[in-house]
Amino acid sequence: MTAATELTVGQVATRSGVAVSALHFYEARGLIRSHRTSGNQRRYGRDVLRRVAIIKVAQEVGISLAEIGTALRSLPEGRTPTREDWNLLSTTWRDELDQKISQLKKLRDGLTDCIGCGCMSIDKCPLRNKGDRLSIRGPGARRLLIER
Amino acid sequence: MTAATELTVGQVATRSGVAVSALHFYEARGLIRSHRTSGNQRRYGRDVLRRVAIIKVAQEVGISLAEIGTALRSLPEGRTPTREDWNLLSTTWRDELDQKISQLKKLRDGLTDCIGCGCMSIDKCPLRNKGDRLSIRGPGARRLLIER
DNA sequence: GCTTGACCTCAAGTTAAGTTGAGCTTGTAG
DNA sequence: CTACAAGCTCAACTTAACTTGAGGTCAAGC
Repeated sequence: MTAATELTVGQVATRSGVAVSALHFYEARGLIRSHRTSGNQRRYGRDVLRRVAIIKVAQEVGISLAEIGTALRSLPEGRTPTREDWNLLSTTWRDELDQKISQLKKLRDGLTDCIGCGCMSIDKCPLRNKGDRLSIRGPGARRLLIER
Repeated sequence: MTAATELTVGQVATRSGVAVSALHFYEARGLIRSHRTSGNQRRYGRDVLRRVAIIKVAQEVGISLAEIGTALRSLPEGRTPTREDWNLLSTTWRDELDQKISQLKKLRDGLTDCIGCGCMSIDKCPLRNKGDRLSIRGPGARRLLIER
C-alpha cells in the first residue's frame, strides 16, 4: 500500500470522485484503459486520474462522452501523454468553449430584450433565428426535427 | 383558415418548429395548455407560440424541461401573461445564464494552463475544485455520487 | 482457515426528452 | 358524400450515461 505506481479501481474512484461503476463504464467506452493483475483485477497508471479529470470537466460544459472519447483517442496509446499531447487537446476544446461562451452571451443579451416584446415569431426573432445552431445536443431522441 | 385566434397542433408545430409529438409531450408535462374542440382536438391560444419559443431557447442553454416547467408555472394560469410576467421569468434565467457563462470562462481560461500541469488532483486543482457546482445535470442517472 | 471487504462480469433498470407505430376519429376539399 | 390529410390515445422504443443487483472470485487480517 506504500504508494506504488499502480492504482486499483477503488483508489481511482475515491481520488477522482467518480463511482467505480462509472470507471468500468468509461473503460468499456474506451475513454480510459487498464491492465489486469494475475487475479483479473484492474490496475491503472497514474495518468488515468488526469484522464478522468478531463472527462468530468469536459462533461460539465456539455461535451458528450462520445466526443470526449474521440478527443482522448487522439492521445498516444503507447506512451504516456506528454504535456504537448494534452495541450493539443486543450487547444481543440478551447475553440469549442469560446463558441459556447459567445452563444450563451448572445442568448443572455437577447433574452431580456426579446422575451417580452412579442417578436418571438420563429422567423423574425433575433434570438430564435440565429443561423448558428447552439448544439447543446441534449440526450433524448432528436432525430427528426420537422422535415418538409 | 382566415387567421382565427386559435391554432391547431399542426399549425403550432410548423410555426414553432417543434414536432407535434413534442407538443403533446410538453402538454403532458404541463408546459403548455390547450382546450379541446367538440371533436376532442386541441386548440391553442397564440401565447403558446411564445411559450414554446421560451422552452426551446431555455433548453438550448441547458435548462431542463423540469426547470422550465417550474418557471412557466410561475406565470399566471388564468389570464394571459403580461410583459411584467415574462420579464420576471427572463430575469431569473438571466442569472442562470450569467452563472453558466462565468463557469465556462473559468474552464476555458483554466484548461490550457491546468491540463498539462499535473495539478489535476481532485483536491488541489483550481479547475476541478471550485466549490461552485456546475450543475449542467446531464440526463442519465446521477443519484449516488460517492458518499463516504 | 475463515471471514470480510474489494473486485469482476453481465444483465437489467433509470431518467430525460422525445419519436414511432398501431388503431381509431375528425374535418375539409372536391 | 366520400376520400384523405390531420388529430387523438396509448404503448413501446431510443439515446446517453450511468446505477443496481445477482452471483462469483480475490486478498488481507485475525
